Amino acid sequence: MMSSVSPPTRERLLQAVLTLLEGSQGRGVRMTDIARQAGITRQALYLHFSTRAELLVAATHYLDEVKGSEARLAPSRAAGSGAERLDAFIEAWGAYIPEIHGIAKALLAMKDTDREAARAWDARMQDMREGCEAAIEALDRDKMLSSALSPKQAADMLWTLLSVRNWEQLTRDCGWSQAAYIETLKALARRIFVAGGKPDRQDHGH
Amino acid sequence: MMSSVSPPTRERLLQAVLTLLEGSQGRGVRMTDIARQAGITRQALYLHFSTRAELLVAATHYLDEVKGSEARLAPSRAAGSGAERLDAFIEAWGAYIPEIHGIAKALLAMKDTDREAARAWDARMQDMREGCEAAIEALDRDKMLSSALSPKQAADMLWTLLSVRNWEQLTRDCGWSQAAYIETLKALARRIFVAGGKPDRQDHGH
DNA sequence: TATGTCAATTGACACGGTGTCAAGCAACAA
DNA sequence: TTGTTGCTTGACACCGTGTCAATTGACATA
Repeated sequence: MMSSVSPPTRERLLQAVLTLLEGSQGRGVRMTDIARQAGITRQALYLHFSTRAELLVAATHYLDEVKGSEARLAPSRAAGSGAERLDAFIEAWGAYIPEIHGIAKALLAMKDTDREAARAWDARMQDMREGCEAAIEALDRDKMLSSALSPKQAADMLWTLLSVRNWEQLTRDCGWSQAAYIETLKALARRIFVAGGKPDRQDHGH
Repeated sequence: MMSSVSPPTRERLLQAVLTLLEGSQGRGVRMTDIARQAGITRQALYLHFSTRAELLVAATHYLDEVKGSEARLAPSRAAGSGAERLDAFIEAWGAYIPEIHGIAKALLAMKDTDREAARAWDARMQDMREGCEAAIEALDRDKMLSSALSPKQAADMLWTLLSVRNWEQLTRDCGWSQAAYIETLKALARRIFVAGGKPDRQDHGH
């Protein structure tokens, strides 16, 4: 019954997906390509995953396992003040995006046609949203959340601001470096969400 | 030679695209569907547009013509101060998004596979970017651009902030009303881009 | 009335990509 | 020897896009 415990091949397939997706940012990676990359036949691939969507979803989970998505966002929970927490979260998530970008794009592309892919993606985004909510909540507890925004609005906004698409646009279309992305977004988030937050610092040089 | 002057059928096809895309937000609208909606055969459709991408691109131009995309963004150029201009631009663009959303999604979905579609979309986004740049520039001229951001950074950020994807996320996934979207983004943009801009107004209630 | 042209029709087919199925084969275990 | 497991080969169905050839009906023109 297809060996519920996982032998090499399944792993090799998952790896293949990740490798190919990394290279061709989610674009035009066919079942044939994946199978060949893993050293088996396209048909044999269906012995392990009955659907492209299923494979992609599994690859997503696999990647989480390997890269430890949970562990990544943890440091932000440890931070002291709400503002520090916000910073830490943006830093962690911002560093994570490039690693999941390939598969994220692939999943995103299937979202409109495949229910399972949509569910997998939405679940992921829900996780990430919880991080946003937690950061905003911490800020709110500190009475440091900008009074211009309700916690819900703020969470929505932060969540949107940190979307993969936005990272893609800033980083690809606008040519921002990864470091610039993180720094600018941290500064921006402070300005937006932290009460009275650095309205316009002119500290160095009068 | 396909009659360079446009008889009814071509228009009907364009209309059909818009209608169908409106209904099914860019999802699964096939050539067959479009042809049927216009009352002709799928094959006959190829007498007018030789490619799905071409049809979609033409539909985009057609929509511009009908809804006057140029005229929409014009008022923002007339505004007095840079801040007012920013407001006007967000309002105009924000009101425009829902109208182009269907076709935007369809184009966006093809972007990765079709060069023409990508070009059409990028051109559109370039137009919109010019609006962003103009608004930021006006702000800069007024010496009201936040010193935390360079004009280029600011334009990149505004452009990203106002993306169709973000509108979609806030409006669909977060459940914001169209009015809330516009109001919140206007406030946000002021806070982000306008120097010293409304850091945290506590006006109503002590 | 005959001729031509134009828009559309019907029906068939190619291609690429996903998913399915049947038969066979090599390796290993009992 | 028999069976099982994991894979192979080869064929095929389905779907959506794009192509082609032959035909038809309407309209204009000579």
